[in-house]
Formats: sequence, C-alpha cells, structure tokens
Amino acid sequence: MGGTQERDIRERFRRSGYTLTSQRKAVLEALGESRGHPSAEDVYLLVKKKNPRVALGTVYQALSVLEEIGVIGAKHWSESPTRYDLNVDPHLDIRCLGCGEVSEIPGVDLGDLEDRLRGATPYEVTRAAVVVEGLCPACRAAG
Amino acid sequence: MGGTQERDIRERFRRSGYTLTSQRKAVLEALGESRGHPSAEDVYLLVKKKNPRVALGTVYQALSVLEEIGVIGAKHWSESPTRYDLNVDPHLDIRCLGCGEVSEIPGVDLGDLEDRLRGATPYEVTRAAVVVEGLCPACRAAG
DNA sequence: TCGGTGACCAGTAATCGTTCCTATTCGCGA
DNA sequence: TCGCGAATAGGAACGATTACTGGTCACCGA
Ligand SMILES: [Mn+2]
Ligand SMILES: [Mn+2]
Ligand SMILES: [Zn+2]
Ligand SMILES: [Zn+2]
Repeated sequence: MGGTQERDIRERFRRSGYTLTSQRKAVLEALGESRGHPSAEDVYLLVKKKNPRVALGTVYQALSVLEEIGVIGAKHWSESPTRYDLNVDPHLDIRCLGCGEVSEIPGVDLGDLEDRLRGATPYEVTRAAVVVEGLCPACRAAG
Repeated sequence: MGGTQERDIRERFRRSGYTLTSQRKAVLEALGESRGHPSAEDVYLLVKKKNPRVALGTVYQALSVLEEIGVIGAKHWSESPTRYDLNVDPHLDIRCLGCGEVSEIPGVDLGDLEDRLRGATPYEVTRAAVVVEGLCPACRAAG
C-alpha cells in the first residue's frame, strides 16, 4: 500500500543514480509529518525547523527528484501551488476552495477512461488526471 | 451548438451588468480568429494588431468577464498558461507536451463521474475536470 | 581510512503568468 | 449635455518556481 519504507527508498535512489542526502531525507520526513498534501513552502517550513540552513530551492529540487523516482506524487490545481503526497497509488484528491485543504476521495474508479481517450484522439496520451474542487464540510458550514 | 452569436452575447452582457466595450469585443473576435485554444498572451498579440493601445491587463480582465458570463471557457494545464476556448460545451481537450498545441477530444463521455465523486466525499463538489496531456502526431513523428 | 571528484546545496537573482494600482477616459442614463 | 460609475492604459507588484554560482558533501575506489 502507501507506505514506501526506508529500504525501498534507498534502493530507488541507488538505481536512479541520485544520492540520498540529508536534505532529501528531511524533505521526505517532513512530508510524513505533515499528514496531508503540503505545498513546497509547507515542506520548507517543516524542514527548516530542524535545519534552519536549508534553502527553498533545495526543497523544490528534492521534491522533484523524489517525484521522479516514484517515492512521492505531485498534483496541480489552478489556484494553488503544487501539492505533494506520500500516497503514490492512483487516487483522487479534492481541494477546498475555501481553506485550500486537500483530502482524498476513496473508492472512485475511472474505469477505462484512459483507453477511451486513446481511442478518441490521434495524440499519444501520456497522462490524464481528474482535478476536483469543492467545499469541505467546515467551509460549507461557515457559509 | 458552439457558436454563441452576437445577439446572445449582448443579452448576456446586459443581464450581467457588465458593459460590452470595444476591447471586450476585440478579445472575443481575436478568440474567433485564433481558431484554437490561445493563451491570454496570444489573444493580446492578436488584439494589438488592430488596436496597438490595448493593455495586457485589459485582455486578462476581458477574458475573465467573458468567462464569468459564460461566453468563453478556460482550461488549465500545469505547464502552460491558461488556455481559452470559444467552445463552452462540455468537452475534453488534450495538450501536446512537445509543442503546446491544444486540440479537442470528441466523443468521450464521463458518464456519472461527478455523481460518483459526490457520493464518495463529504465535500460539496464544485468542479471536476479531466486534464489530458500527450504528444501530437507531428511531435510524435519528430520523436 | 582517506582523498578525489562529481553531484549537491545555500543564497540569491531572475523568470513567468497574472493581478493590482492609479490616473485618465469612456459611455450610458438623467 | 452633463455627471458619474465603470473600464482602460500603463506600469508596478506579486507568488510560485527555476536558474545561477561558488562553496560543500556523499560515496567510490585505492
Ligand atoms: Mn492524495
Ligand atoms: Mn476546447
Ligand atoms: Zn475548507
Ligand atoms: Zn506537438
């Protein structure tokens, strides 16, 4: 399931040729602590608590290689910075237009959507993502 | 179908309280000329050909009200500026990762996806969009 | 264990798309 | 025709992200 453990992560780094530095470890740990879908800035602030010398650019670069080697996922909404996720299994996330919180939507199957896309366009389809927005219960209550 | 005509547009402006200015008309015309899915910058360059005094900010503002009153549509990809579209019917568009071209994917039905989303999250679902990326035939050939 | 070397990092500047600001102009309604 | 709120031009500011550069570190091999 979701929990990619230390062993696996080291292996992914080794195979990719990237090195597992303390900064990259710290970014990964911050992502675990945040228990959600933090932005690069969120991760930066968490990492800085333990090591005040890290640079924001380093966090961006770490997130980028972690995503590239498949250890974390990244999702984009139009009115928010990119959100990162330890959950790399295919799943949907919804973002609240009120407070910006992102949560997972379990149990929705897209079926053969990608296949149908491939059949309907001469393009080679690389990626299809469903971007969902709404209002969380708290923001809905607050009107 | 797609072609929202002059009459309808005037009516939408009247009801919304916005005024149909020459700049807004020009933006709409540019969108018609461009025959595609131009960015704000693309629209700006087209509008400027006929009226070199328009400001880029005005184009952004015009696009925003045109979208608000339902005359045009806007779509977002993560690695591209917002693209605008005269086609306001629900449909899918794919963006080429090579050249940035956007084209429509006809005949794909999302079925009851939105309903299933609503059933699977406590959020009030406002919007669900499918973002599709790939390689156009030309870019695929150029490999 | 101890360098040597190429990858990495901190700090900062730059970029890009977009929005904001303000003085001026426009255009509709009385 | 006049008055006034809405819209615009021009340019500054903004937020997210990337690029650059000189110093630093991780790791492989002797
Ligand atoms: Mn998630
Ligand atoms: Mn379209
Ligand atoms: Zn909320
Ligand atoms: Zn292409």
